[in-house]
Amino acid sequence: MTARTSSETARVIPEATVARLPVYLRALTALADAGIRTCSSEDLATAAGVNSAKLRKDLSYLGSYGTRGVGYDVDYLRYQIAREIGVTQDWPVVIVGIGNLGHALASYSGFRSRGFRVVALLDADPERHEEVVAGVAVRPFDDLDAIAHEHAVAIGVIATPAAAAQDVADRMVAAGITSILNFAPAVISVPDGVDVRKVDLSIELQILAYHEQRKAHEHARDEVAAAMGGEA
Amino acid sequence: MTARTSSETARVIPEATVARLPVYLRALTALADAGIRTCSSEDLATAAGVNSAKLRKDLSYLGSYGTRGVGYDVDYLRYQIAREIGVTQDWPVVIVGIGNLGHALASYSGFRSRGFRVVALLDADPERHEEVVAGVAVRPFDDLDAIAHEHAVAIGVIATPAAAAQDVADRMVAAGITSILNFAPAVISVPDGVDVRKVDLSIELQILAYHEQRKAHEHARDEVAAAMGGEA
DNA sequence: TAGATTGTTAATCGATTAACAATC
DNA sequence: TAGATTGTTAATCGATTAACAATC
Repeated sequence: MTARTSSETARVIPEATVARLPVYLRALTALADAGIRTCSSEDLATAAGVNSAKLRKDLSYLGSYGTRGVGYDVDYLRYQIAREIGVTQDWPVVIVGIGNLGHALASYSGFRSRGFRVVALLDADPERHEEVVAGVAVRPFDDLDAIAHEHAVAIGVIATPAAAAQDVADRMVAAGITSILNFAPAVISVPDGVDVRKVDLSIELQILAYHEQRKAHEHARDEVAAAMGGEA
Repeated sequence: MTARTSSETARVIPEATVARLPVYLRALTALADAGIRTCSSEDLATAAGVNSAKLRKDLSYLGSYGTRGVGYDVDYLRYQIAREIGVTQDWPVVIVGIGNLGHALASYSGFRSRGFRVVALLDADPERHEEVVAGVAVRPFDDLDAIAHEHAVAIGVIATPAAAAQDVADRMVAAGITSILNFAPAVISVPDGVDVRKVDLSIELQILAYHEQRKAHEHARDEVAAAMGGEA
């Protein structure tokens, strides 16, 4: 009961760092695939698209896995990061909503190699229960509870329309799922202890549009200024 | 030339706020669809999944669009946010890479209603040039430059395999595209002035896996502590 | 030993939050 | 006027960055 407080001495990794660990992992895999055995923080930072100070600071939360004057052993660091993230084991995942996006997610081959295994595809529409996507049969949404328990599923992916998202989330939580990746364009609410991450295509595009508009405005101002400069 | 510096007096909206504006926009649309004409910051914050202090702080960067003691007019605020983001106009978008994910993106209906118009689908594979997805024909990747100029495309979406991403990005930049949404699991580098946002499925799942693993560890500690408590 | 590079410190920057004065 | 709610202030928190001592 009070155990959580007493044992909270374990290092806490900042959320911003956690979000970058998978990026480092991917960069290390790319380096390893290129036959590179050792790299400096500068090399790895470049491959990951961050600056080296940030990279070293991030890695320092995990431990001390480099050698001063030398750098990092690519395979060793890769293993340490994979272990820290928790992808040295495979995580069973269910995908709910097998429309266009659900299809694409189910077919995504990057899953297996990165620590995840799609154990079931679920859809509420009986018309889809004939289908097999990437070797996995589409099953009725009502099977969620049985499947989640059978495979000890902790992570669920929502790829349904927005209107269904909250109900799907509720059912996932009831089935014992405690991490949800939500692709539906809707805010879902879940109890404490359940993590939700959201991926939203049109929000990403809108953020780009905002910056694009600002660039256009700056450009217009520059041209006005240039014209006025020409007159002066 | 120096115009950019001299006219930089315009309010600057923090990046974290920019990223939330589309969320508020969506929440306001949901409220409007539900027939709600006026809302308080508390109402809107709940709908958007943030706390009301953050919402009010965010809105304060745009201006003063509420009425003290009353709240916000849903339609008016929605328009102001849409104008700020730049989605009162339609942005032409091209999607490159029409595999499973590209198909799903091309078919995504949320585009049109949220300020974007897919003007072209491009793929390097000639086998795909027969296809029509969601009413848009798939064309050769080499047409990018012509299409980008013809439609004044500013935003490009990369949905190719990782190996092709950097080349596609280079060609997009050469064609005058200055905002890129990258779905390929690769870091791409672009010149200054070009914005890139990245969406990465397996990175999102890995972040969830990390937290899931921590929950499992805490749980294990709790059980040990409970057992020890029972013995004491 | 000299050169290279890590891991850490400390300063800076940006984001969040609670509280409340302003005001409808 | 009394009640409600915004917009803003100021304190707090977390993330980034540069610099460098430690050390291979």
